[in-house]
Amino acid sequence: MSSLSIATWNVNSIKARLGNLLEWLREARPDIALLQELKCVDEAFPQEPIAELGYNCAVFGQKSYNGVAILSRHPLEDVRRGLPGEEEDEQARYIEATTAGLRVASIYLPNGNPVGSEKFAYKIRWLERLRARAARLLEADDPVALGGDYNVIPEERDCYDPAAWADDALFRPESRRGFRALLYLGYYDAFRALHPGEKNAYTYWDYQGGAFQLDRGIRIDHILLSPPAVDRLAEAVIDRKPRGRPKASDHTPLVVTLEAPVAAIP
DNA sequence: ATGGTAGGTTGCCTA
Repeated sequence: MSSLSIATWNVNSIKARLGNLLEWLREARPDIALLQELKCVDEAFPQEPIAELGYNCAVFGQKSYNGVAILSRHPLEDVRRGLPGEEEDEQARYIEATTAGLRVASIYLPNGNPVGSEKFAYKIRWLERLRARAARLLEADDPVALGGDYNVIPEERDCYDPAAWADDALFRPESRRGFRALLYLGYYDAFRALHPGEKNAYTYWDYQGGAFQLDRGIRIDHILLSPPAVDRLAEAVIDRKPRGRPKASDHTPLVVTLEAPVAAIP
């Protein structure tokens, strides 16, 4: 195993996006793909055409809303569905597995709009639950990659118009603080680690108002890496091609590449 | 102030 690529993509309905997804998997060939917003139950997940491309699948589905999956060319082990910390939470927004020597999670963080609502409170609680889980994962031996739609714009330069987003749940100080708390644990924003000065590096453009053509986007899809994983970080690329195609998701994939682990000193 | 787009639903909810 020379290198390992990990992608995250909010597909906004796997049924509506199956053609686009298969096309992209064939051309980009990521080793691991973390998907969000499946909007389908486990039984309806299109396992067969994805397996034909060489992927194992771990799915945590839900009718109509949410739904996350992990695809991997390597075996998937110790699959865990749901984020601990709130027993009554029935939303399918988190799945975790061990594959290719990594602990990976596919994350669909709550949107949280409108600010001040129960939805916003749920988002902030969810961020705190994720912080607790992310801290636990640092205690294990395997390197960790937490990828997904975080629904958080980390900084002003991650947004085409910060003023327009000032009162949105994706850009509120509480949301950004929750995201930074993950970094303060010791995780690294893989894209930002390799592209510290880059602007207009967006992963989402609204369907409305020709936002993609005007490049009015935001960066809300992230892959966070633990220190042993970021040690191996070689590349982080936002692939805009899928966003420009017919029947596109409103998000586009982010792909990071890790080099092979450095051999231990004998 | 409003409505613009997309997806899942079947009268709206979510983004």
